Amino acid sequence: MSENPPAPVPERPRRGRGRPPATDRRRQIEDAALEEFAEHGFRNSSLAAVAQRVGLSQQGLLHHFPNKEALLVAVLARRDAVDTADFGGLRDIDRLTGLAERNTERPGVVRLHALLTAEAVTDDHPAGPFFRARYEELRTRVAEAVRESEHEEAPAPQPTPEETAALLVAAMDGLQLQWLHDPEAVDMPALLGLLTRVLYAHRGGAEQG
Amino acid sequence: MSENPPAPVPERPRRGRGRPPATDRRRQIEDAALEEFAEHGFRNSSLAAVAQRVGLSQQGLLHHFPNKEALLVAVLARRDAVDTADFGGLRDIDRLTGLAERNTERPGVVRLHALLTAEAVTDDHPAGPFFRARYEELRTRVAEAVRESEHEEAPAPQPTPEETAALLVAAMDGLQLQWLHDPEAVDMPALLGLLTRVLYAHRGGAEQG
DNA sequence: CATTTTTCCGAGTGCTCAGTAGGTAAATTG
DNA sequence: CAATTTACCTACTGAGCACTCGGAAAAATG
Repeated sequence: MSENPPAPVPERPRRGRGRPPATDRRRQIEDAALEEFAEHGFRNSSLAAVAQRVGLSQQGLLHHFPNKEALLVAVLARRDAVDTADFGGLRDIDRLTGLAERNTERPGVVRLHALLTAEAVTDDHPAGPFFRARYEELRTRVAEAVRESEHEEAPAPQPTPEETAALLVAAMDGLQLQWLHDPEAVDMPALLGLLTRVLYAHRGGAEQG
Repeated sequence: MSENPPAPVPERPRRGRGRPPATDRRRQIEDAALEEFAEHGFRNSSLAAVAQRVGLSQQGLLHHFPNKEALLVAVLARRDAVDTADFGGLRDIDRLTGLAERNTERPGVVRLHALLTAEAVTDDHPAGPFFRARYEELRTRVAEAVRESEHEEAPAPQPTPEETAALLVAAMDGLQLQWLHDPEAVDMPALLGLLTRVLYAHRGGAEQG
């Protein structure tokens, strides 16, 4: 079911003598592309704009990536790797709140995520499978984390781990949208923490705020 | 603070004798535009594509709307009017669940909302102010609804109406994204209903399912 | 220095797009 | 029927886009 995104290019080896490939450039370009895509979306970003950010011509950029789609895939793959690392073991469900907190400081990544998630819903978008798989995996992992943290008390009509996971993930994305539109209006980490506690901790009335 | 979107064209009056303006066409075009924008987003939709849906040439369409942006504003204004009506008095907070249920049957509108909400985050997007105002109003109204439904019992560490509102709205949008990516994966109305109950009804253990 | 490989660019192609200009046909009124 | 106003189209402009082609400079090896 869950088709993973392709590996992020397995370090192409030196082939003969000539000039060595500049691996830095690829990363520079990916970083620039992330910023650009985050600001204008994928379809509405131009290769030329990305190229300009790294002091390249559009054609110079196309030397490193065969086409625009390949660039997007590379960006997503790298972003996913970083986020997975950020996510860590996720033994504790409260890590989600920590992630929200960190995201507060990098609107670019948040924007990229929000924009592409929505954009990728349309037909035949190159990032479509990526995000479908990502959501599936996220729900699964969060559900697992919930299950592991579940040893607490659970006396009342309790949502299942799967339901909890779907709702937490949803709240995360939804809060990001509100926050992007008006950073002052919502406190992402606080709200997510609150939701986490309320959702699966019908504890008898302790631990508030 | 809350700047409302401009009124949806105040029914331009007959001016002299000539041919009467075809108000039907405007609505036809708006409907077509909604579908088109919902599928491809605003910036990535073409006027020609919208025009084709109603059997017009691109220029024929531009006779009715001075430019693309005006068309978007018209679509949003109409959509907002309809949604506000749907939303009704919202005396009961459970109406939100009902709205989620209805949305299940009109992916087009959901797509438009999700796509434009994200797209409008970018700089100088014509729909930016619209969505910022909309979120603000939504949070306020939902918070009010929560407050009115609050008479129940509330013994435990309870989220405030404002927090509840922000989280409900967030979950709604986040669930929509997940649902758009994989309709089988999440049950929007069920999850939203569950969240509603959990969020402000730490009732002693009654009323489940 | 000759060779090879990588890096990058100038020029160009073919496409799509929003918006303009100018004109014709249709519907309504007097 | 004449005047008027709307509806709509053909033709066009100018811009931006992804992507190709062919070549030149740079950096390494021998």
